[in-house]
Amino acid sequence: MNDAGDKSRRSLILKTAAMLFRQHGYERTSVRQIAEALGMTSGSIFYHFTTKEELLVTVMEEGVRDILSGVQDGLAGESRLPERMLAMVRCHLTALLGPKLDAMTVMLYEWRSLSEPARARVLTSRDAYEVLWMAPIDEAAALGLVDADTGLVRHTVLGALNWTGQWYRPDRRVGVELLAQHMFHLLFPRLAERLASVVPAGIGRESMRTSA
Amino acid sequence: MNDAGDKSRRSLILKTAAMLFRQHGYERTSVRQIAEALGMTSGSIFYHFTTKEELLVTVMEEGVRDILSGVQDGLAGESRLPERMLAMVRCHLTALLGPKLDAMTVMLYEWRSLSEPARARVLTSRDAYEVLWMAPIDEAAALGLVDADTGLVRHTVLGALNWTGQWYRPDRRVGVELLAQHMFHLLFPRLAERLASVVPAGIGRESMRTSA
DNA sequence: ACATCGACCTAACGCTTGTTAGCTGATAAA
DNA sequence: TTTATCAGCTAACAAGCGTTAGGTCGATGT
Repeated sequence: MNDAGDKSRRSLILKTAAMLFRQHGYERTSVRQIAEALGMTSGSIFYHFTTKEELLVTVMEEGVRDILSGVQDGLAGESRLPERMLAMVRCHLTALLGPKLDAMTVMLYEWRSLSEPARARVLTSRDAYEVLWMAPIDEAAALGLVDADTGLVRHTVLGALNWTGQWYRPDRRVGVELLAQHMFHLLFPRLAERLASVVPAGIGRESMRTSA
Repeated sequence: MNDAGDKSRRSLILKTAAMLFRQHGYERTSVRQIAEALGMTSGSIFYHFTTKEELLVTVMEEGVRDILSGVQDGLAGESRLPERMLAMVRCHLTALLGPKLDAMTVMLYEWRSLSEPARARVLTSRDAYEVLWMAPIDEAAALGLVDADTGLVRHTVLGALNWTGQWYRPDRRVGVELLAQHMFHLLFPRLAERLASVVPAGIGRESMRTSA
């Protein structure tokens, strides 16, 4: 029963660590701070994790696992190419900006703090995720609906999506759902034209404001 | 004569620090490591800088200054909107991926290590830079050449551009110049159509490969 | 010749860090 | 009731950190 959703002490530690790692960075967060935030003392952490780095690695691998399964699920639900790509954008943003925001952000920006072997493991998982994007992008390129340099397209799209973590604040009225539709139109204009569902036609004109 | 381009000891320290900060992160880089890389001992650093944080702040402000003046210069040279936007993309990438790559990357990813007052200063400068992008984007939006949510457009474009620092390796045959043209076409397709100079027409088809 | 100054070194300071050994209760099984 | 396991605590460890006080030494100016 040691799954992801349990409220066990171990997963509570992970959640707290992820939050603090994102807020202050891995190095600036001491084991004592994590323990204090949980009402423990530093030594107790090491009953659950043998090393501070193991804490970081676990947070990251959880993050990769979540975004990978999330996008895979969203991808499975759709068959037509435009809808499938939109689903990927939506699921990516949902995983990144949703309740796992901490773990995701840590995975994206703290990998330099990993030792060489751990870094190789995590980056390999990350690469495996990025490969998920190649199939639909290649497909779209073959139809002439995106630029033919599919590697550059992937980097550009993921760059724009990942950057949202740096500016998006969820307290806005703009939900992740709407943001996903909007960015999909920005990044894949030619694909968006062929969406089956008719979009209210005002999108991209006066439908939302994301910043002041 | 204490300008940017001198080979003074002080600027040498800055260059080395920027490099190490980017490679290993600010916290993981000790003053002793920086000194050792320069053939000094740790104490000597503090003859030139009163604090380790001052080192970080100086690196970052140099980074902001460079990209701001670089893009301003490129912006001044062009009068038509499509050319102006292309120049901004090119100058942004040149500053980010060129010889100042270290300082730029540190500025983008290490600001959480700053104390509150220093962080406010640096982020204010960064905001001032991003405002530079608003005028041309607003202009393009008024002409219907980009999406009307200009804030989202700016975030998306800068996100994609800034992400290049995470994957672009300059040892490739693909120069920054070509990369800039290519990303401009990806991010501003409707603007790219109205470039005055006729592009070889093969762009985006079989002209380049950025990754394996 | 002498004083000054910039650039650097040596050696240490106080502090924080990750980590460990060994202890204490609570719970549950035998 | 004894025993084992879990979960956490206390107290300390060695190492590394940023930083500083005070010294050295060659170049420069007078």
